[in-house]
Amino acid sequence: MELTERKKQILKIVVESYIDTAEPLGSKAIAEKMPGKISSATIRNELADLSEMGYLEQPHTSAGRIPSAKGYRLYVNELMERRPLSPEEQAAINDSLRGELRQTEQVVARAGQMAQSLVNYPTYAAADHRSAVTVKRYELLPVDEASFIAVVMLSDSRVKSQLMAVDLPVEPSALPAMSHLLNTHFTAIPAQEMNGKLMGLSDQVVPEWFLLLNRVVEYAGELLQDDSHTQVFTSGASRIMSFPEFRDIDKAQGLMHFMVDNKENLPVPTTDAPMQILIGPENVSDALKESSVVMASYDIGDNMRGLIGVVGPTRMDYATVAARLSYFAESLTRMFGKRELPAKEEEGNP
Amino acid sequence: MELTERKKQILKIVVESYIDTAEPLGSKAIAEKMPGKISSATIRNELADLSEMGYLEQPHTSAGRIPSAKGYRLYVNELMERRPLSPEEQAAINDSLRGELRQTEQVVARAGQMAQSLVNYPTYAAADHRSAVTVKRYELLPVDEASFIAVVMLSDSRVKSQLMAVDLPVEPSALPAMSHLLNTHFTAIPAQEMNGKLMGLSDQVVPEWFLLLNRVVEYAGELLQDDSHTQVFTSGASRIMSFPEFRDIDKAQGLMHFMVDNKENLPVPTTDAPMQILIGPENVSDALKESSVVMASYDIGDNMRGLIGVVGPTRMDYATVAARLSYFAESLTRMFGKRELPAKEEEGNP
DNA sequence: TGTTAGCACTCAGGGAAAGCGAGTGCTAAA
DNA sequence: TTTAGCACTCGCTTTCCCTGAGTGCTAACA
Repeated sequence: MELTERKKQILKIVVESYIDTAEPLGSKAIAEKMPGKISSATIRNELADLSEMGYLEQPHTSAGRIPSAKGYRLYVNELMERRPLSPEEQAAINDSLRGELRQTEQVVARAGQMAQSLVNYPTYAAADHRSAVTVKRYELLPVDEASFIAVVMLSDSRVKSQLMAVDLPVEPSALPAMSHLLNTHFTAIPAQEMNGKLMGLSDQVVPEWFLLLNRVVEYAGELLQDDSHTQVFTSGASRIMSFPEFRDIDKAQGLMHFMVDNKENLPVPTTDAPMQILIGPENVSDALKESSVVMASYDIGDNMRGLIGVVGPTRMDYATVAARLSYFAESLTRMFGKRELPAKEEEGNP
Repeated sequence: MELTERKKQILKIVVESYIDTAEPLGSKAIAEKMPGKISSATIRNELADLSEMGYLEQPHTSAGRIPSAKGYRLYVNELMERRPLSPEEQAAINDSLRGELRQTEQVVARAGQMAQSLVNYPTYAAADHRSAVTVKRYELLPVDEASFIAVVMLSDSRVKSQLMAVDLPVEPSALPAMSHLLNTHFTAIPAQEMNGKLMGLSDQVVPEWFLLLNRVVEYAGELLQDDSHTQVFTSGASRIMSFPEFRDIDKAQGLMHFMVDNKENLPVPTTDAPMQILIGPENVSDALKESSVVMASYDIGDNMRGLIGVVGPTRMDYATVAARLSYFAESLTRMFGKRELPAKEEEGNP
């Protein structure tokens, strides 16, 4: 069967009306919204075709039509108008970005919050490294006989440090030598190789040193495998309950549980595209089969990629969400991407 | 009116039954649960008295009785049996604690998760400093001409560091001198005084130094006022929806919103008591007026106090929650409290 | 061949009526 | 002070009916 222009137009009307009202739309109402004069009977014929082709479905026999997942997909791919943001909307986004975003670590969480107030759907935010992080340099600083500080500089310009207690006193002169040892053997290698290297050293250094080296290397290993930067933040999750499709408490609970207690499994982009949309059953997680997700990513520094996801019912306002989210992500990249240092915009301070 | 022993006994039965079933309890059912043979009519007289005194209320005329907030309060204060944990339960808690809790920063979040699986109610977790944190020591490490690392050691044994870019090259020899300057002037003082001190130095050092000092002091100030350690974590928030009192979507949404999007306003202890219970209307936040909160705190190191809160309907199982939570908090204190260093239990490693 | 009017049919949702049953308060006797 | 007896209350469930929106089909029309 042919998907004529008129059928597409009808589908678009149904999708947009349903997105707006969450009510099925009948032939008569559609006829009124159509340009030109067409009778509801004609529309009914078209509706029957669209249903048969799988773009529309009926909640029950005597109700109007609602879009199917396939219908939304066609809408998103072909029918949706990709209206660019108005200057006012752009300004609003830029304004919200100007502000106290200094620490790289906070960018991700704050970006999620901002996105949520921007699109008014629940959002989640995360980040990951584009390539593996390694240690760039070690530094051991003496504190007193009982402790020293291990400073570890990572390849992504983060610097981490921790106070270490020692069981038996180390003469301060030993620390630089140990730093040197660490810097020659334990930089620019993945965490997995560290233990092997360490074992190789075990008979070349005195046991007291080995113990301390072990501690530092262990700490570095933890940093490299640290997944706290893969932490997922959600914002406005409870808004999901204000959508009529989630008035049912069990449905709401299923999704809420997924969003707040199981954040780690929220979808991540599978392509390099700047934006990805998953509609209803396209989601792999069961909990999301009746929801849609819009994801966009942005750059943080030159080795991190931030992710923002928007969760909503399948009838989410794709056009608006996609427009705002992509502009927002671009702005974030402009602001935080490709820059060695996180906090550098304070050049001209007193 | 007198609150006789028998009245208390009846109240206890009503509270515990209601906690268990969420159903009002009638005079006949109570009579059966009472030791000795007492007719339901007698119970009815007692119930009328208890209602008049404000310990019980009726959802409607022809229903049984349920406890009022005042009734729960009496139950918690006097009637509840503070059964200590069985050895098995204790073992379960200790087992769950043994594990990958190394980084102080992760203790708080993990403790919340563990508590949630322990009590099976939603929980939240946070921490705060007992006394103000100050800087103990600064250290500036050269990296290259364009940058250096600022290491800041705090009075609570945390060590923080950040890479700093400089606009014009600094000769490496300057860094130790600047460290010295920082260590003499900017340690052991609150963040508020830092700016003043800095201004006092403005005409004693060359402008290039001043610029860098400013950067480091600013960074230190951020650390001291950093509120990321006041971050609140919630676990299992969506469980709230499985309680019949929150089957109503609007009630559920109100509470969920408070717990996941407004965590910062969840209650904190107002006393130094090891455990505090807020019942229904005793809560200040409107969102919690129909819920109860059990809070316990524990020590982290010698200057931090962790908090775990349990949220549930007013008919939450106070006895079990209180018993488990207090034991859990004690265990945490035993494990992480009063210790200079976070990760020290690996004494006898190879 | 596509469009339209007409018509019988379907079905979810809402409201009224009725019956059920758990539980109460009150009275009077033990 | 306790108990048995009894009339009464009231939320909940079920049943029934009605309404109205919307459909699919048929037959006539352009």
